[in-house]
Amino acid sequence: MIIGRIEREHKGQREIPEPTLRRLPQYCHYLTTLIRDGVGTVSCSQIGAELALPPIQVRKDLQIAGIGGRPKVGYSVPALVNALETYLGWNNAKEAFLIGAGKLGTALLGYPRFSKFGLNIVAAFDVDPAKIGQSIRDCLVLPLDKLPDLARRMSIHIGILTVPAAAAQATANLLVNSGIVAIWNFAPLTLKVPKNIIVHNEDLYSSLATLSVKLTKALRASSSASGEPRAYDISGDQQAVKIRESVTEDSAEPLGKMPNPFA
Amino acid sequence: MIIGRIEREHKGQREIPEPTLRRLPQYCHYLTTLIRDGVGTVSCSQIGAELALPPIQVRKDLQIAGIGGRPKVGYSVPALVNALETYLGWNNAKEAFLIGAGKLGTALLGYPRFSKFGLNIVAAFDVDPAKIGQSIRDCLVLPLDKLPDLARRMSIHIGILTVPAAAAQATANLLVNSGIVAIWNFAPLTLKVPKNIIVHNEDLYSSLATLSVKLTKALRASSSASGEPRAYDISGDQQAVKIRESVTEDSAEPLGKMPNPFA
DNA sequence: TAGATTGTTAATCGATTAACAATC
DNA sequence: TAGATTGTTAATCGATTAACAATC
Repeated sequence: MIIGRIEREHKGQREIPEPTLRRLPQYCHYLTTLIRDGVGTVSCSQIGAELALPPIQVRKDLQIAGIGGRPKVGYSVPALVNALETYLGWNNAKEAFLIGAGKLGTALLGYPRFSKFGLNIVAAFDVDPAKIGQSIRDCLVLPLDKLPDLARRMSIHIGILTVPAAAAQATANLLVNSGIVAIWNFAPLTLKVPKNIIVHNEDLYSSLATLSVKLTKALRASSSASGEPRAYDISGDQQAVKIRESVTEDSAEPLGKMPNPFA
Repeated sequence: MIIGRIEREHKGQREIPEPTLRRLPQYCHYLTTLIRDGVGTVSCSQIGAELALPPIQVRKDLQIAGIGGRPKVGYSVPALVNALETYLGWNNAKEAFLIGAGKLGTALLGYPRFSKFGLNIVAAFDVDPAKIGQSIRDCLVLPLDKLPDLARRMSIHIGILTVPAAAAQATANLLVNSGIVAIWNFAPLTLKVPKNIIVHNEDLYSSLATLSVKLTKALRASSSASGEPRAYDISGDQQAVKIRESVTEDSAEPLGKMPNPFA
């Protein structure tokens, strides 16, 4: 374990724990709204209150990310946003290919703001002749067999994999052979890749399982508590507890067309 | 802390850690392929090899989920699948509403197999008149203001929130007021809800951040290792290490149209 | 039987939380 | 200054991993 630490420190870059990493974009999102409102400084407590996190955790996260504040004053909002965005690589978006221009692929292409979050999808690929040649959200769909050559010539390192599970492994192999270093995998399947390839799995079904079990437990708890088989009792006093503060802010804004899910 | 444990045990239901929970669907997926191939028993090592997990972790997970095997023999595949699917609630799908029939919402509706994974989306809602009345994948889009009444009459407890961030909080409030108990939130925003409401966040941007930082680190590591500024050296010997076994299995299957991402 | 595999208890590791000192 | 807030070190908690006994 001593060796482990030495090795890590030797790399020069501090290891950020993944949970911390996942919270950084949330901080960014909130801080951006503060900038819009002209707020100059924030404290950990404020951030924590907004994101439902303990203040100490916020402080620790920022510290781990190498960001400092000033006692009593707090953190400078612009400096904080800048440091976070730089750390997250949002200032210079990386280029990526998307493979599989189906439903999900199209949905992802429909988020033009991805480029604001460090990811620039420059081309899509598919094997379906009906899709090839089409443009989805300004992104041209190309035949898959053009990928290897293009990936190398354009030095693309990220592949977004939105193909059917049955095709996922074969496609991943192709990506790896084309010089792709990181795969954002949306197929519910463990890809087998060389160990220096980064695979990041986005498994909706694992996520759904979590939700489902939580819900089952909650329903069981509430029914056993009240004695009645299915009494959720939502309408009452719980509302008052916390909702009020938030309703005022956002009020009854309509849904709209959902071009992208960002404010 | 003693109180905590007593309380938990008193609930009758063992707490399953979330990481374990997230792995259960992966076990299911692999086990299903085994059933298809007529395999009767598996060991933890086999499962672990397939999913890139240490065998001890698999064993522990199954144990936590209350599933037993037999020394030397392993686990009965059908019994295992059955126990997992029951635990995950896949045998009796829960009904859900989807709110926000935009790109992402449509993509989710395009996964008819969701019902096999415990979730049955019975209606979609939107405020866009152009969408209302349309059917997306056999799912009717209804006006949002019909939701409260329908949710109560149909006893719907799950809401899938795929509206723009700006509308998310207001919509969440509406859901809570309609008796929804669990919200699957796809907006990159921390919803403020009463504390007995379950919110499950699906934040692609947090996920992307993880991928992005991992990639940056990997690129930096590989470039500093080789001395050259950007030398990824993918094509060489790494391939041989692990890919081979998997290529043979799936080979050059075409991508297809991606109706859903399951095998 | 011998050996493989599960079951179970203990050790390790990492993230969260707490306590308190430092500082503006 | 006094008090709020950050910085830092220690304690706790939970998940992973290891060790070994039980068993087929």
